[in-house]
Amino acid sequence: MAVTMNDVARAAGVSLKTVSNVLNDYEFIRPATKQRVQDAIAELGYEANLTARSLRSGKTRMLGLVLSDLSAPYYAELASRLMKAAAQRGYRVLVEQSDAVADVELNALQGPFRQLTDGLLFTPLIIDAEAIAARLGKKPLVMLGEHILDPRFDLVTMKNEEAAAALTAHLLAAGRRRVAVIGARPEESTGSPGLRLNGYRKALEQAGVPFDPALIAPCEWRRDNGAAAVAALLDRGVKFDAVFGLNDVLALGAMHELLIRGVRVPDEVAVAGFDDIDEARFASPSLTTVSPGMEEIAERSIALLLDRIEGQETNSQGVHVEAGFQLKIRESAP
Amino acid sequence: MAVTMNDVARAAGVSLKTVSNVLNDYEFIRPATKQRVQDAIAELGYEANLTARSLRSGKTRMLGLVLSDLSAPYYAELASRLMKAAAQRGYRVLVEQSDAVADVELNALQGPFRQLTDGLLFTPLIIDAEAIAARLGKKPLVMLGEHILDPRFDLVTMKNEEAAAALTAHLLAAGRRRVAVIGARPEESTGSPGLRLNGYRKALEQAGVPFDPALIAPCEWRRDNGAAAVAALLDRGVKFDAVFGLNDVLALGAMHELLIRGVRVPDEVAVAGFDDIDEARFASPSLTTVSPGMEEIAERSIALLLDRIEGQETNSQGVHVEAGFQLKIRESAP
DNA sequence: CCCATCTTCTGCAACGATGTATGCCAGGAA
DNA sequence: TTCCTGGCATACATCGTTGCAGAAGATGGG
Repeated sequence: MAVTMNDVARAAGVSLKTVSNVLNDYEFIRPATKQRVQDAIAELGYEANLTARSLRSGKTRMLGLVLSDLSAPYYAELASRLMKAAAQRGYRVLVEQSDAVADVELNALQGPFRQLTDGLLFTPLIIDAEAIAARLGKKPLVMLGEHILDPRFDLVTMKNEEAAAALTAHLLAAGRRRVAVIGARPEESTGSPGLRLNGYRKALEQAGVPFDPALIAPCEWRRDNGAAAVAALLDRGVKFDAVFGLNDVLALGAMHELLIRGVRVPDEVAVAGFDDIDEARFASPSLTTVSPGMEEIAERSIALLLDRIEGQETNSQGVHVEAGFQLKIRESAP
Repeated sequence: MAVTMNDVARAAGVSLKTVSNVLNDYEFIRPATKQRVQDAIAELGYEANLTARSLRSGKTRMLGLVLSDLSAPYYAELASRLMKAAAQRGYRVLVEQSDAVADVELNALQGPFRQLTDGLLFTPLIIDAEAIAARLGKKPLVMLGEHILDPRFDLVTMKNEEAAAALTAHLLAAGRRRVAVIGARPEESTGSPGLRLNGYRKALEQAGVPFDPALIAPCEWRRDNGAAAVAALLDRGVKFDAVFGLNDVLALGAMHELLIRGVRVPDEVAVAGFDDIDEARFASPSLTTVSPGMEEIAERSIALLLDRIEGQETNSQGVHVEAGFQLKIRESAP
């Protein structure tokens, strides 16, 4: 049996409640008493029972993080940073992988997962704003990413459109005229794919380069899809002098396929991505991409969520945070 | 306020305990009673309070996973798989990043983290078997990786030595004679670095190739270290015709540095890694490496841990599981 | 010197579930 | 009829903590 507050109280010769008061930094305790309690705690090796504390207080000091797949490098890096930011403020992060399955996303909002956490960092990929609003409990929820743009929700995001435009502009400035886009979802205008595609189109327009739908390759955001999409373009005989992978793994998959087929990067085809995962710097050739301020996203989303949880932030409208971005010009698209 | 078992009991016209009995599949309940309770549960939208259940039962249905850094691709993929395997059996995984800091590893063994979980999957990097044994509570602990090989502990591992030997043999069979090793920790003979280096040495011996300490480059297991280590070798004028990165990110970092400097891979220098992370297949050139059976490691470590937790496995000695491996011969070292 | 206020500490109830012990009823055995 | 057994439901205590209310002693102003 573990040591309880009762044991400590007995050892220190005070009431159980006084022990509780010492632990919770209650103001009015004589230094001598406090010392005796602390000595007893140290001597017995007492550790507070978090489960009991949670039951009583209704707080778990855990944050939920819902994302599609932790093994995707961008999410892995984000999760790692979020966990560190949370740990600094005394919280833990419990991760749930949705695999982009609607049911899992829905259950994360109201099921046991929600119960275990004081607040949620949510990256919805499938379900829409109404589904979320309908299941919105009393616990704070901060959205990550840009599938949902709704004034009701708190949101921490990146400058997708601007960044994609800047990256595309860079490709065009280098003389590229036919920039293929890998990973688009043309039917959606929101979400990272939609916004990044918008940025791309705006940059084209700005430069007076016509938009060619043949250059747009829709696919899921995985490495092998990036490779397959480029293969399909080549096989179809589509001509292009640059590839914009809507995220880094797509771009890297695409680059791999190009190199396999003897297409020189960047001489014949430039390649650019989005996310600046660690791998991008060390790819061969190294990958030109957008660094979306992940550090800032992690810090600010934790800060916002904790402000909500601890009642600092009371704006009933959603707070929207946009992190800054940086172009990382590397060998694949100088 | 959330719906409690009491509310359900009232609605169904039974006692609170009967509701509990229905939820826990108690044998002797009249079908009619059971039905009434279930209807009430459905109607009120009752959900069991996991915190209360944990307090009463002493179980959390969470597993702890301690690793150094979730953003490392190997760990990210492993964590993802472990979480899926756990989810299938009704458990969640709570991750703790140790950053290879001794205090964090120690606290994971006995602090609040331990309390929150029913069992631990532990990848110790710093602390030794005695430190672990001294802090071993009653809750099950399964070690992952091979820093610790101790008959007292359960352990799920990969065939480091054999696999490294097989990989090295492959390089030698292709005619390579000076194989540099990146990421060794020559002072340690246990742990992944030590075992993999052993395998390397055995393969050399087997082939009658002399061991040259000048080819051994110690460093931390990060991409940039792999690049730096190769840079240092080249700058020192050390001659080599192959590089064995003790894990994939090291090999990829090394390969990047080689290519930057105009060294052709694999023509001049072959490169091989260890782990077979997703990225290895799509690197350019694609990376020859060892697939250490991560799927199997994930499945079996969860199975073993849950057997311990649920009392199926009662062997008081540690159970040791070794997953199989597969050589993945790709372009970087055909 | 008395009452009000402040400081310090205490006891009780409650958070929401489960384990143990037990009660009650029906049916079969004695 | 009486006793026993098995099926079914219940009451109470309990897990370890914190909120609330209040008691007892110290302090201070008039």
